[in-house]
Amino acid sequence: MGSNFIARNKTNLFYGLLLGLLLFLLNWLEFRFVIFDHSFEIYIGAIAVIFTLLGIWLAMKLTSPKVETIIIEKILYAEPNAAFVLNEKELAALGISKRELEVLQLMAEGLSNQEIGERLFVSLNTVKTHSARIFEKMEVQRRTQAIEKAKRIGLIP
Amino acid sequence: MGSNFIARNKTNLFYGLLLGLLLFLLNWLEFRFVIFDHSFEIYIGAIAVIFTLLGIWLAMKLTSPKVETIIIEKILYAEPNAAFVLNEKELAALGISKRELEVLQLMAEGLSNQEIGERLFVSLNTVKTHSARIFEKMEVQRRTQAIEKAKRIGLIP
DNA sequence: ATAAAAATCACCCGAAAGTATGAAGGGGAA
DNA sequence: TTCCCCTTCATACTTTCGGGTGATTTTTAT
Repeated sequence: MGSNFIARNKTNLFYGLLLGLLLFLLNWLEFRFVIFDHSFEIYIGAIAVIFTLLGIWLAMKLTSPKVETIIIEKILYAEPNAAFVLNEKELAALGISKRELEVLQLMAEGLSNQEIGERLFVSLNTVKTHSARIFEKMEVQRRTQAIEKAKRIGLIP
Repeated sequence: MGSNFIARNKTNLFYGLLLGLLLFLLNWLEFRFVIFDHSFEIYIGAIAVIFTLLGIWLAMKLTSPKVETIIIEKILYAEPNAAFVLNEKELAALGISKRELEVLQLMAEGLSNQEIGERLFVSLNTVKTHSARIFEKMEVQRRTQAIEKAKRIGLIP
């Protein structure tokens, strides 16, 4: 029960003790002042220092922390609601399969063959086969060319 | 010249004046104390109050504010069939140079580094250096990612 | 004028991409 | 059923890319 009381009023007790200590210190300084009465200025100086520190401490403890908020606007660019429609005519003309189109889309998103394989749960070799067929059918040499052409003819957004 | 000096040392002068005022106040209080010598405690109390306030004021002035950064994501929708306008803000923000932008554009057209070099009349090594810097600045790993991001943020059509 | 940034080129190494070839199972069309 | 295409996977080999480092020259900015 006693320890409970102490625990619950820990902060108050702390402040109380601190205040007590301060008063004691003042008393002691006054005593010194009385004994050696040629140190009035030192006494005043001590008071000044102590209460300055007290003020600083009070301000630190009691004021709500100063918060400076910096707001940074990060601009996200997004495609407008111009709904993409797949050019199925071209898709059929080139003879590109569903799976190949999937690979092509992921390619355009910047994924590596390895990442595409992980995304589609197939092996790297399979992705390579798909991409090879894509390049063949689209008559291009590189994935970047495939992406460029696919966007141009409306195979991907 | 005089006003210039004042302007430049405004803060210092302010603090100096404040200190002077404080000393005057103390002197005045001491004077009162001498006249009515029964108010020693009042004098000490005044000192205490003044320096406590000084401490509080100091703490208020000198504590560095906690900086809180809030990033607000602002989504910008580009006009559907609007003519392409280079996003110079992003270009400057990423620190991409003219030459690097050229390389980026040719990349997006599907050219290999070798072909880009031939197009720009520079060596393959130079193109590699440019592309490496591009990837660094755009924080991407591959040319396909660079192309995707460049299109998204409006660096290329 | 002098420092900073951009552009140029080179070399090396490892990773990723691309080419070639073969193979096997599933599904639809003739 | 047979044939063809799709999908899957593998191995082997070549080319291209990307990372790292360093250096020289030109342009730009202070």
